[in-house]
Amino acid sequence: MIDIKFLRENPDVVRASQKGRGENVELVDQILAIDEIKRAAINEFELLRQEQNVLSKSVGAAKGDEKTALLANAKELADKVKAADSKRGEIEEQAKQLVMQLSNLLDTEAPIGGEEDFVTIEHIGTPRDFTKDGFEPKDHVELGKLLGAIDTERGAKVAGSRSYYLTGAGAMLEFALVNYAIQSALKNGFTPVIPPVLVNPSAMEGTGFLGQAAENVYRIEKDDVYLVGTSEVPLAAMHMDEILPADKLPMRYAGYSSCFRREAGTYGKDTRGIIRVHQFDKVEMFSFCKPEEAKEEHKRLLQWEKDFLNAMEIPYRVIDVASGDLGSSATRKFDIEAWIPTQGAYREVTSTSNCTEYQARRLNIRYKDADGTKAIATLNGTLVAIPRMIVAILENHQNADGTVNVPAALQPFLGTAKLELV
RNA sequence: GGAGGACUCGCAUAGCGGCCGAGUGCACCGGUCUUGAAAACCGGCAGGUGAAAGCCUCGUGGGUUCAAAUCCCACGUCCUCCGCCA
Repeated sequence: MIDIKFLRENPDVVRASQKGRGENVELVDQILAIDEIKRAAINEFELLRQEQNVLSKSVGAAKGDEKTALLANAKELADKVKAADSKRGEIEEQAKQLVMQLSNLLDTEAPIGGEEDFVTIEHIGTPRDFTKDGFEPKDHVELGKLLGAIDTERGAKVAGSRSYYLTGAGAMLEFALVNYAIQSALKNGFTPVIPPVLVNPSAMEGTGFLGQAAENVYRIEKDDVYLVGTSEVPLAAMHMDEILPADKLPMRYAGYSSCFRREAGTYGKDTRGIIRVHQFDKVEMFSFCKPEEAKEEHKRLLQWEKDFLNAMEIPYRVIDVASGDLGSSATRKFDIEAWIPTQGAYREVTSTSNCTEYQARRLNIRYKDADGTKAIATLNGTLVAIPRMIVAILENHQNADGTVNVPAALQPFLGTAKLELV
């Protein structure tokens, strides 16, 4: 949610931001218009209410005829107050609906444009030359079968398309990745969290996933709860309606949870394998910090993501995501894309967003220091999304016979240096 | 799923339909005293909005009333008991 005061004073900044995202610019003027009406309605209600409060007190003190006369007056006034109150309520609701539709302000450094207009910040590592190694790389589906690690056929049989089983080495790989991720998060000052994945509408709404992303969210209608697509949701909402002490900031959480995504509108995309699935596990970093420290914190989250990729010994690039491809809560977003040999392309494996005060304002999360109570900033970043990391590891570290070398960092957790054929 | 009980300012509690946005204790912050500390004493101590007056908030939402923390209804959360079950 954008600060309405900021919008009143800087409508052009908000307009420019909406335009950069390719979103509704007129919304800004609609909001300004209704804001005027809203303030007038509040004023009218408050004046009437004040009058009523005064009159009510005098009724209590009066007796006899005087009281009867005052009561008649008071009754009339009560009707007016009620009318003014409901009018105010309606307009406030309308105004809120409109403000909630605004996306976060763009960071001025974020590249402008659509999905294709990202800026590549750096390349780390060099894609392996399989010609030099003398064999054709197998894709992760084939490797998964040879290793007894991934079973997409039975996944489809039991749960439909985009479903899979991780078995044997595949399951062990998940445990190793999660353990390594949590261990590094602990080192970096994160509190490990296993959050609820079933959340109520206010948590979902507050984190901004019921806007443009709503069609990708699973909803359990009968109980009015949602399945989260990322533990960002329960981690952000964890401190909903709270005031955090300034000296505890930044507060960092590493959430491990299953993530559920409908993947509506992606028919035909990544249908093979486990690149794009309905359910997967992920370790997510989440940080609450002071707004003036958010940019630095964002860089730190990105660095921890890079550290992870480096430890997995996978070539990747970092991109600065363009304005039109940001989520509604993000002011800026960096993705890390890992090299996938059989696709000859870099594919997104992690993503980190700076949501500044946008999410916190929706969730009513603030912090308090000597100067008062202020909106806090929130940031999130993927430490590891299991299936995509498994794809990257299998494909990049495969041998000609289908076995896969385990990156050194994972060996202690996996208890082996090589995944063998079954 | 069934039966009861509770929900007030960080915690614990008080609260008659008007004198309650709300008393008390603990915790916390500042001060006096002290070499320092404890104790004692003095002061402060929920949030939002507003330039201010004021307005709003006693789980949430409705209702009754001139007036609701207080009465009524619904929902939510927590606790106890019964049933079922990892």
